[in-house]
Amino acid sequence: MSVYITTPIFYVNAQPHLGHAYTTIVADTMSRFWRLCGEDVRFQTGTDEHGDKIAQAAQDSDQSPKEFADRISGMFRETWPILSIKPDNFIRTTDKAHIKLVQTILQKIYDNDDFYFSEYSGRYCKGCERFMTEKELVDGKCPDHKIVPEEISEQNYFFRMSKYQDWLINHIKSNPEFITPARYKNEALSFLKEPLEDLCISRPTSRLTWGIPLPFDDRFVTYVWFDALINYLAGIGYPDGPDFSRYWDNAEHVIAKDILKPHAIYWPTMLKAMGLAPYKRLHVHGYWNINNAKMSKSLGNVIRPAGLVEKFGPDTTRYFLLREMSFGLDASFSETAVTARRNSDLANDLGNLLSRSMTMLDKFAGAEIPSPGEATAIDRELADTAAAMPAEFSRHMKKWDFNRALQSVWKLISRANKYIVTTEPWCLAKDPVNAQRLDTVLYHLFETLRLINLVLYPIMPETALKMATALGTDSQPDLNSQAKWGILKPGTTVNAGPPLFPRLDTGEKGGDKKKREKGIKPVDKNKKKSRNQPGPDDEGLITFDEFKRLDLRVGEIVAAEKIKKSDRLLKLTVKAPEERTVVAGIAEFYEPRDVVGRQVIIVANLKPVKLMGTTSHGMILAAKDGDRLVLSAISNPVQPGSEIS
RNA sequence: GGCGAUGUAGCUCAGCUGGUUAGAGCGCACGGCUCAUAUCCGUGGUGUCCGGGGUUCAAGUCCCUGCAUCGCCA
Repeated sequence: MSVYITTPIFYVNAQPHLGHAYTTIVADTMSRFWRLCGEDVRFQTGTDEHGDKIAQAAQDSDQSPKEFADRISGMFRETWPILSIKPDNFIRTTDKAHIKLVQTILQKIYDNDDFYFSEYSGRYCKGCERFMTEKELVDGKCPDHKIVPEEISEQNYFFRMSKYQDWLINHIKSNPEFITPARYKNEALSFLKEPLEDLCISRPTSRLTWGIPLPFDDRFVTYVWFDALINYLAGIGYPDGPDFSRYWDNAEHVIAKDILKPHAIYWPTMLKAMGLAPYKRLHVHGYWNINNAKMSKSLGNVIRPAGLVEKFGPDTTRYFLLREMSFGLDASFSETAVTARRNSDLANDLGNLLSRSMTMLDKFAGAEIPSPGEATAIDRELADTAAAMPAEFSRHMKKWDFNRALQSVWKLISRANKYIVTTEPWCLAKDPVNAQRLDTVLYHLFETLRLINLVLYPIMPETALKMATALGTDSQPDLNSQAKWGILKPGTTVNAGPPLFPRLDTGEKGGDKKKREKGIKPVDKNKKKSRNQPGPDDEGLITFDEFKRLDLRVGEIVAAEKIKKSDRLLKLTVKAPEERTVVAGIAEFYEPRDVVGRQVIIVANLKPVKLMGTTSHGMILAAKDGDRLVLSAISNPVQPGSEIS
């Protein structure tokens, strides 16, 4: 079977951001997954480069539209490899072959009489570069530009989209998988409840020249859809190229929900008008909210993929995005959340599992996979779970349920960690009588690791390769032949490399120990920020985003006691809203009974630190007045745990 | 204004066609282990399942309504 996976072509009016990266990572992951299953895959992405906005932006930066498009398109092309994204084709709407195909198709549809020429009149706002409806106007003016739109009438070409409405409704209803997840199928059908208007497909060259000329009327260029959407065909050599017949029947488009309408409505009807079968499936995903706000230029919270890779590496980024979002729904992004996933799932669970296994094999078996002896019930239970995992993983992957697919892998990782604790190889190793038992345990452990490794190829390509090298199994991964128990050959030697995922933000470096021991942070606005963050700019200012990394809350002190052997530290139990222990260096200024019942401001997401034998989860804010410390407070009682913002 | 989605533990979210004491991960508390990246394993608690009506033997799950948040359309 062949599979053709596409992302949208991204409009070059903006640099690559998190949303682009997510779409493209999803497409790349599915491409890799199908390849792992032995399928013939073609994966395409690219850039959309015509239109008003590009012409305008180019003018603003004193470049020709082509120069401008070259530059931004290049940024996309350079971004994908650093995320381990490997498209087979990167198409641009300024490619000659694409332009030629667009014109061929326009001509064909024109000849079939599915275009007509008509006059349109309306109020055109020059600022918005579009026609406004009466209802949008405020006092007859454009609400954004505060100018009265000109009444102009314009002649244009229109596509008889309405002609295909009934056919499309029928097609969507009789192919339940055509648009997924189902919520978007429903949304498309609800668009179609209203009569479709015909689609305006041209702009006069008097208003726009940066576009593809209509072959049958050179006073016009084509506008957006009959340019951009055609890329999916141009990229596989429609109509004559061999790849077209090889891939089109299995075309799967990946998009974000904002372009549902063009892909679910315009594109199938366009294909119908061309006499082509529609694509096979449309996969629609949601948005990433950034720290609970919408990502937007004006909020200044646009996330750049390159920045993420720099901070977290490609695999942590890929893992986080695939694990954290339920495909189709919106999800929230924050660097805190990435760090949490990285440390708990990747460093503690997966990375540490490999690391501890490697050390044990090295110490107890000379870094060589032993031959297993007879399996006991507990071994068989692990083996059964492990052998079943790839099938479960695949089942979810085929439904594009990445988060569930990954949960099935992590369930096994957790099972393997438990297996180690239960079997206690370090105890077995103490007595030669248990040698065979130890061999059996180690074999089961490493065979489990091999299966985990196998399914990780599509998700985290670099990590999967590193693991394979470590396990000594780096051959051609293949899900069909290798997803069963007992493939690992005894006698294979392993080579432990460096940790796969070092924990982040250990905060243990540097000589700031004194301050940590105080367990307290004076409220001091001029204090310099810590070093590991995109620090303050030249004026010592931080962005809102940086501020949002701090989880400041109101904590209510419900218990307090002195810490023995320390004259400075108090051990506080703080409700915020869950109870936690916080050590504060305020004993010189406050008696335990003075602080109980107080509400103070705490830093709730501070990495735990052990002070005089007590682990402190957070930090109480206090003002430093000379040598004196005065606890922070809020002016009226609030719910413990209330956020400070 | 019209249409739609969402609202479940401190946080992020699962809960299919209504059916036993509502779940997971993280976080938190306590305990265990030492092979491991101060990692891992075990135990524990918390939920007016947004509010209010209704249908039903039975509703987080269906219906109506209100509120909140977010989209899309005009």
